[in-house]
Amino acid sequence: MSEEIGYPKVVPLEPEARTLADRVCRQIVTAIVKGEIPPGHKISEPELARTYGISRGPLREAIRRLEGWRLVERKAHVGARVVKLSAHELIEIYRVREALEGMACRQAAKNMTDAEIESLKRLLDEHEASIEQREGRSYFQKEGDLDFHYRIVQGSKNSKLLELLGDDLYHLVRMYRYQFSVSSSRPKRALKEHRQIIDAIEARDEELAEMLMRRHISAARRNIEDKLDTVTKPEGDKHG
Amino acid sequence: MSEEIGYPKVVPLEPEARTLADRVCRQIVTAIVKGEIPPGHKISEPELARTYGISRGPLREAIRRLEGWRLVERKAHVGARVVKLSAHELIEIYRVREALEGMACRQAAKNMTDAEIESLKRLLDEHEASIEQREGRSYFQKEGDLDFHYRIVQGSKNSKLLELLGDDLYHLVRMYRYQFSVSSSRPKRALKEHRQIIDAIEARDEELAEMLMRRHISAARRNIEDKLDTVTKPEGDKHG
DNA sequence: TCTGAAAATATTGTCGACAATCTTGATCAG
DNA sequence: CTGATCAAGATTGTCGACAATATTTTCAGA
Repeated sequence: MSEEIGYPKVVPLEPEARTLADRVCRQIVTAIVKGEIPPGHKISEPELARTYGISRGPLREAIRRLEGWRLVERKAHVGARVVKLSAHELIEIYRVREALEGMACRQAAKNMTDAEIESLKRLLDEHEASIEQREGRSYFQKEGDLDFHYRIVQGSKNSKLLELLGDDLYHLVRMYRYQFSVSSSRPKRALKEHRQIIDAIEARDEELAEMLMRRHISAARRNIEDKLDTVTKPEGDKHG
Repeated sequence: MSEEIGYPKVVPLEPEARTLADRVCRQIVTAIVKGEIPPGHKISEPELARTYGISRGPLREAIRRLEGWRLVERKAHVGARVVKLSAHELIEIYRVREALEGMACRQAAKNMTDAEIESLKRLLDEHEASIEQREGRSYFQKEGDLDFHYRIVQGSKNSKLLELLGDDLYHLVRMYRYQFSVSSSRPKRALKEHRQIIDAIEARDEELAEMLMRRHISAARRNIEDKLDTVTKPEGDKHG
């Protein structure tokens, strides 16, 4: 049994998987996030049932939950498809992240324990070492970045924030990252911003912590917008 | 193949209800929100199947989707229960609303059409008439308030915001309102704040619009906190 | 009477089969 | 040859039955 442990797992939100539907649900999420089931792809119930060796009943329940998490879209009597990537929606997600994680950072500045802060600072040290070592092109940086953000959300001690970001948004974000291969453009700058954020949290400065996080995510959004503009034609309104 | 149109389509709610599971899902949501199925109540599959006259298959799928929307919690081999009311979580929800609707208001100030703004101003006129007429104790105020907020979110033209607030949070907020009977305490003040918000949107002042909405929801949160402090003392149930 | 374990019961989890609907491909009129 | 109509195939939706697990009841022993 190859139990994969050791790397930062960002999905501790699933207590158990004692039932077939739960287990398969997790497998499908992983497959979608990693792109093994590409965006827009039809989800064939008989095919997936054969693949995972289960009946269609639990499979359909898993799909229904994924529908609730907005990873798949379903049409009656037609079938379910993996959500399609759209540059516009990716930007929308980053606007939501800016709002949600800004609030998370504000509450983290208030509710994070000193031990959590210290641990997070050590994580950033690891990130720095990883960046120096691999010249900033590390695969680890992708998951590492999300790990930092996830810990902030955990530190907010706000369970609703954790549910919304952990279940709904981060899956999509990771999927988009696998798709577009973004976010590893300026790891050093991101690391510096991360340090500023944790400093503000350590100083218990709620206002500053929220502002820095919002700036950080807003910068990431603009970075993506620029990258997308080079590929996508600016047919939209460019008036100002 | 790619018939994707790029303009922001903001109509993800109410797709269809052509299937039993979809129809029953909506019925259960309404029942939960209205309190017909009280919070913490066990959801018995055989009982509900008999009630709605369907098999357990579609019912289970509906429950799985409700689980994705966080209206019910499920434990393996034990069953599903309607989410339990907790004062702490209600406050958490309002913190999330502050962040999310603040961002929605910011984007509404940018993306709302003049027609939408005009329509919303007329809605506030109706609210004012309703308040004057019924001395501020109107039942309509409850849904009317949420209607205002929902239109702002629609005006943001951000489909992700609409999904998160519409599917996940507003159901819970309405449920809590039916439970605690809150939010009708200061309708005149709320109306005044609503007018300030729509004025900021009309002036296309994004910063101000976000700030006013955050203040508005933050005030509502503090109002609830005060009310809960006067009531909160029963630490768990006691039976004879 | 109280405690603990084991049987009885009820509920959830899973499966295969059938019905309703959509999609595809073939046939035929223009 | 093009287009529409209709039949064949495939997929989704629904159902009832059986298996696995949790909860409740019962009963024996201290």
